[in-house]
Amino acid sequence: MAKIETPRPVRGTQDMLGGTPEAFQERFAHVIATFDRVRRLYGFNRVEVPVFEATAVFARSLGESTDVVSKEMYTFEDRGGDSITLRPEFTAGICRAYITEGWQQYAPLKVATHGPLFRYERPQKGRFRQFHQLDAEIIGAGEPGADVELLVLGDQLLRELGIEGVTLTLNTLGDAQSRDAWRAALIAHFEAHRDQLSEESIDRLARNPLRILDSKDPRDRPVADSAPGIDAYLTDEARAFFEKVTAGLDAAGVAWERNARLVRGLDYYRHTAFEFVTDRLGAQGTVLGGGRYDGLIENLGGPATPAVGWAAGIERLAMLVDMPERASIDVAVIPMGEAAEAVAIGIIADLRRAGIVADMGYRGNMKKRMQRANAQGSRMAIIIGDDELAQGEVTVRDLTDGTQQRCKIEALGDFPLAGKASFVESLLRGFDPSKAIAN
RNA sequence: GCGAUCGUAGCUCAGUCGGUUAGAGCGCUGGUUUGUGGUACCAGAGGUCGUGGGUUCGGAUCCCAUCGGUCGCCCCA
Repeated sequence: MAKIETPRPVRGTQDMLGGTPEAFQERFAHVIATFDRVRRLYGFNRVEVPVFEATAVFARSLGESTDVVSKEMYTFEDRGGDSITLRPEFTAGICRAYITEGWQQYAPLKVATHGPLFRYERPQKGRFRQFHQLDAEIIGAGEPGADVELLVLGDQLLRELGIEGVTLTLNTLGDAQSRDAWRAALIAHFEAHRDQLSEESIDRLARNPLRILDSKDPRDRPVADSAPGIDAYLTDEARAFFEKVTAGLDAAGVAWERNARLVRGLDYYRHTAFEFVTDRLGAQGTVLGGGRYDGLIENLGGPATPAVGWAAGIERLAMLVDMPERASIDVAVIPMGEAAEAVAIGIIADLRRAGIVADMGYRGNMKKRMQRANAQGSRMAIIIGDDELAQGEVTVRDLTDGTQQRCKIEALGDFPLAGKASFVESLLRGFDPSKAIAN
């Protein structure tokens, strides 16, 4: 008989198990929990949007032409023949919902979400094909105050996660007029120094000239660094907008650095562009990034609507947060024999109902069960054997120092372990022995 | 799409100028201790050396191909 071959996990996906020494799942969960708590402080409501959308949602928002749309999305035909795409980002889907669900009535809308995203890319450090992001958006607010609020939110999130060594880099792309003028000047500059550019950047010049500015190729750096900055091309309005954003950050006490080379490829980006970056993640330094996308909702067929938002990679943040404490249990219940097990089921049910973290093995002799209790980090063991049972008692053992004592089952709720009354009291407060005995 | 690098036990890895039965630590199972863990000691199970082909008397080791992991380039919504 042929050996059954186990299907391999799909490239770029990951499995996370809680309770392991790496505690990656715990760190992942901690990032989400922190985000959920902090976003509430800023009045962002949770929004749920589908994991897949009509392909047009992303194709229009990203611009049909790009590599991103043609090569890097998970697109398939469903049984009805419709082209469907697994979401590669949150923003487009949220904007689609804003239009189709009539959420204009709630504008300005402050929403947050998190969940899986899918991109068909080559996996590497901090890049997966199914990955997860946190996302925060403000739709229907054209004021710089929205940009500031979002940035302060991002800053507080990173602080509360305890992530060190991240800097906020900030730039403005100006309004449409500023942006077009700057872009033209950049193209002129790069054309003039075409012979000094790398082959890749010569290609970029035709495709996406702004990207030459953040090229990693050392051959490009001199030309990129001497390229004109946007400041000379900013309209008065655009300059005033950026000044209000930076003034707001200063007022909120958020540190930032100007990065005049920070750009966005797509045309609908306006004004603020930002990235919180670190050098601790290899080639993927951006931990949280976003900007203002005033043109996007129109691209999707909606009314002209200003909006700004950011997204942050949960895996990347999880790699940077400190190891959380491993979950441990308070009490291990250890019955010896069937009669004891029946009583133990009652006791452990009441412990758990009282909010005490308790566990009981399905099998094993006493030694096995004690070993397991220890491996789980249990602070206490409640041992129920024939001797105890005969007298309506249990043995309560403190696993931190090995002391133990007998106790009537009825008295378990206020069992006084010598020298540790308060500990035991808090542990077993609320325990109802009458229910345990009833069982 | 391109490049580099690595695939040996459940995990982390040693072993390669080609040479008998492929090793360690951790984990797992059992025992020292038929009702007492965390330390210690003893024993045991577990491996088509990623896969396929080639060179050779002989391949975990050398060559080719292929699949997979990792890291980087491209791209980055």
